[in-house]
Amino acid sequence: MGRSPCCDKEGLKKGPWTPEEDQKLLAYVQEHGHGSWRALPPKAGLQRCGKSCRLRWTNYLRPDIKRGKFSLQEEQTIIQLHALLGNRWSAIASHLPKRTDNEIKNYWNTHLKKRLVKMGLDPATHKPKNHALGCSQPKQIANLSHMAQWESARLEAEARIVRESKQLASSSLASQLMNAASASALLSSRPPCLDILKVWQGTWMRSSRKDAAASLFAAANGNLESPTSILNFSDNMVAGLINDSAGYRGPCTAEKANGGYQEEQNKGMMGNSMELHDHITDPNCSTIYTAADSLRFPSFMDGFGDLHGSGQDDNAVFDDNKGNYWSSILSVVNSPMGSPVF
DNA sequence: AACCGTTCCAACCGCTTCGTC
DNA sequence: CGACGAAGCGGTTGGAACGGT
Repeated sequence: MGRSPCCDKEGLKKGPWTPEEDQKLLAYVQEHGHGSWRALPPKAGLQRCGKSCRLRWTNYLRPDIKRGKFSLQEEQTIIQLHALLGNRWSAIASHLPKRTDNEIKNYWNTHLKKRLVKMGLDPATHKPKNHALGCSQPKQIANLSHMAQWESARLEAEARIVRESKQLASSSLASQLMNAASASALLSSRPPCLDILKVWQGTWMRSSRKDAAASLFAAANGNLESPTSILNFSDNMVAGLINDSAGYRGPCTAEKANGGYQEEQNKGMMGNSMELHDHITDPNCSTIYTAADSLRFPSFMDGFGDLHGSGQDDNAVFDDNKGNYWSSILSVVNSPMGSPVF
């Protein structure tokens, strides 16, 4: 596939935009919409490539952009989402609707990353640096990674569900198979945050329950590979999560998890999965956090906020009983607008 | 005032993904 | 199904602004 020529074309201007150029682009887009970016510059009277116009519009001229200093809440949202999603700036930006991915990326690189480093945290993993080496609190770290892995897989699955629902909507087969009510539910009233259990449900319709569970976790482990993946799911980890979420105590074994499934099977097809979902993703539901004491994490955001004021004791970052880091992350992801900021 | 190092961010580059034919 | 163009995305860079000496 040949690379499309962009700004290497003779006569096209590069570099900073002038107010006149901004005005031309703004006026054109407001009147006609951007349409094809490649075709826009000559129509708008600009000596720029389409790509440059698109960037200027999306990063600067768009009317719904909030500019200026990031609030503490925005900072927290970015950090929490970065812990989950890694450097997926557009995904992070989607939870901060008035900020652009470029702005968030810049802010991360110039401010937040440095602060995490100052606090002794690895900005890539959000773990304390000595912990990242695996020399202490391995159980907490494993569980942290475990939760990140799970949530990351969930977000990936949501994206896939959206894609699939769009494909379904465009196929005539879909209209034959789905009755009006379910189609409407799927296409028009999708909640702001779908969940991985819907993937599970979809898979369940096509195969046996056991296979569905296996494929779900296979997806979490491999097929839905996450850029933030730190640890792989092992059977025991999966079973442990299920055990915890279902309120079980004792050793985590795959057999026990299976038992949980079978008990719940009597409650209905998706009874267990929905419960599992609720336990994992509902920030107001404390079950998973109280059931799994080892999943209690301090809110290093508390310490982070202190950075705006007096000095910060690095050790305070991982002090106990300051809240629940992952609970706050999940609340970011699950809140109606995707973020409590807005 | 001049110089130098650092910070910040708009813009660019090039790879990836998506949609169309 | 593969080729192709368009758009999306994340990493990187250039240079203006700023602060310290």
